[in-house]
Amino acid sequence: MGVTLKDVAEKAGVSTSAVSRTFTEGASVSPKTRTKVERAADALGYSPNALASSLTTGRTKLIGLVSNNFHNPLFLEVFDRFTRGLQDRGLRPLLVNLSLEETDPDASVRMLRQYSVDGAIVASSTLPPSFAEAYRAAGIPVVNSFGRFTTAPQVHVVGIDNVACGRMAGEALIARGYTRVAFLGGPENATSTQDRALGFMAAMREHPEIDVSVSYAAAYSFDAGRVEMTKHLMQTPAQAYFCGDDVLSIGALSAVQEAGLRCPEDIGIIGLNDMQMSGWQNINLTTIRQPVAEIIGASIDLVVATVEDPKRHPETRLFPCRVVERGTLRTVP
Amino acid sequence: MGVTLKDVAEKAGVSTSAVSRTFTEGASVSPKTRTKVERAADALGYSPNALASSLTTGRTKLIGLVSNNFHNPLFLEVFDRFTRGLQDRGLRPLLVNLSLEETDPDASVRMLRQYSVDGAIVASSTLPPSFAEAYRAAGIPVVNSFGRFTTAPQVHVVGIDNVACGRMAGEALIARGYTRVAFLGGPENATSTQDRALGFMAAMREHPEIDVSVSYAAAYSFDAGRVEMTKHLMQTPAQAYFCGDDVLSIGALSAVQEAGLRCPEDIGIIGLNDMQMSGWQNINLTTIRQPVAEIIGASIDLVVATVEDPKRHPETRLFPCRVVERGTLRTVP
DNA sequence: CGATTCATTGCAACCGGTTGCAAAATGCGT
DNA sequence: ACGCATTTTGCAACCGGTTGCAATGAATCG
Repeated sequence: MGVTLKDVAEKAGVSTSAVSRTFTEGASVSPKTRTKVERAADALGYSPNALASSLTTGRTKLIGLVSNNFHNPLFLEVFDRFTRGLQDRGLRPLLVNLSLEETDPDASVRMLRQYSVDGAIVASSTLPPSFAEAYRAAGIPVVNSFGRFTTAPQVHVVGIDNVACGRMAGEALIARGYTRVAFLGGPENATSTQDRALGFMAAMREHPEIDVSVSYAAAYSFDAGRVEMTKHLMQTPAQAYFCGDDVLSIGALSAVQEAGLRCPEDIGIIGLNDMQMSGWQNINLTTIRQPVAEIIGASIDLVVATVEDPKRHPETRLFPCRVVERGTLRTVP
Repeated sequence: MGVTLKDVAEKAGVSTSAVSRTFTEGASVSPKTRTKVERAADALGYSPNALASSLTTGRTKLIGLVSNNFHNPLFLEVFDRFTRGLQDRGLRPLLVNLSLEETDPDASVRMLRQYSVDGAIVASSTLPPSFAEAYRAAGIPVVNSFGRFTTAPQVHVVGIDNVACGRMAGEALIARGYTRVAFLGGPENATSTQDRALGFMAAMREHPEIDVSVSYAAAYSFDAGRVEMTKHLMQTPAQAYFCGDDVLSIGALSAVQEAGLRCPEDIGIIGLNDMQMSGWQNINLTTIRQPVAEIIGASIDLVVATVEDPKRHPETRLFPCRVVERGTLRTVP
């Protein structure tokens, strides 16, 4: 079925080395043999076996793309951009879908090593830093996208400053004159939730006159947001909520609407991510935009650079977020 | 960096064959050497190089997952299930992100051959059958998921009967007593749109008393649906619309709401797909559910079976859809 | 206990390429 | 035409495994 180097060499009447060389950048081949080989190659429909060559070159051009966020609509965009970005550089994404409970990196490390990936990208906002660190420990160049910032990073981290985002959300609410606000976070053990809460509370500490409450939804999901907000509505809800992410926000928004209340008139909501649906006019969520394209671009740059230079020093790249003003926050007179 | 078969063999004091055999299912090794090898292997942290072995076995356990639907929220679920399903069978998804304009399969065929994928899944509702056929012609076992049904299939097709779905949508509208209905399709050149229109019109032909109109949105997207519906609202809109898919439907729904009209009271909408967001209570779209899990399960089964038996006869598996009753259709008195 | 059978083992060739090295070919100057 | 520097080329070893085959060892049987 497959036509091999040898076949081409034979047909072109040259050695296999000659054929190999015409297909490798910057090798020494005379124009004459090159054309002979090329002619033979596409007469036979030959294309070199990337896996076989990886054996000697040590490069597969395979990049593990590891995530456990397959339910977050933001990640549709994330996968789109990652795959496209990798392809544009001649790299191939090998997808690894981690189950949410899967917190042990060993299985995926083994798997990625079996396939000799050149590097890996761990794209997750919920995995702990230790996860990507295990990859690095196994000698796999890795960057943790959408990961948690640490002061002494063991691996490359690209993402946003969740603490700053929490603060930004808090300040947005304060600036609009809300005096009774709340943080409605994602699962309490997610690092992103913890950091956002931290920043939010920090902003609030500067305004002791403001009444703050904090609660956590069971997951970063529509249902969890809806359930949690419903609970709030049965008691005394805050005037405005900073929800852990957009999906959660939309769940909360739905609960508000179902309760016959209006957003932003009765209750304000600000989310985080700015995923596609948040901009849909019948949702129209005010939120904090996470610069996905920049994060992914930088992640790919970094993983490629680390493949080139494996002992490159771990680095953190954080991108600024900004509030996207839509319809779920108002100014309190 | 990598510990090889040879290292293990040396450490265990056996031949490389012995090591190789302890790691291959059903090979003849005595319990004694097996334990010796295993002990040495995990002392060294060895795991076999899947790519190297693929050279001789001819199997990489790599499956190309090819799609151009990276903007359709339904596909988040699709990717999730595909990757998980493949992983569960010890296969690895190699993702290929086709740009929407990319209609020539050659580049991706070459790429998949370079990586010696065992098979490929073309998951797209908009690519023509010829696309997957090119894979097959290149000797790659392939199934076209979410693809178009053809009476004399050249490749495996797994999906739904779009004609039947169109009919089902039409009948749903008729059954509810609507007398002025419309099909608001996706791009006119998408096979799925064509088929759905066909079925819808067929249902309508049996009810000549019903007034039908047809129009096409520029894309399967929120904006396109919103724009197209807005146009309708400026003239005389139909009582109820069958929209090409859920994203389109939600765009149309948004347009209706923005015009100050109510759904289903003023205008009814039925979509197709039943993606996650359609069930969100603040969207609550009545739609036709596409059995994604079944389609994907069958697709994987089929591609695996075809890898086993490459000359397996092309086969079509269509799964029944059903109307999911939510809040965007009413019964006309 | 020897003959026979069967499971286990190692050798060596091979999978499809790459690459260091030395030999062959080419180009250049005179 | 010759000597020399520079390409170009093929040989052969190697990348990390697998596997057919023949040799070895163990087990069974009479």
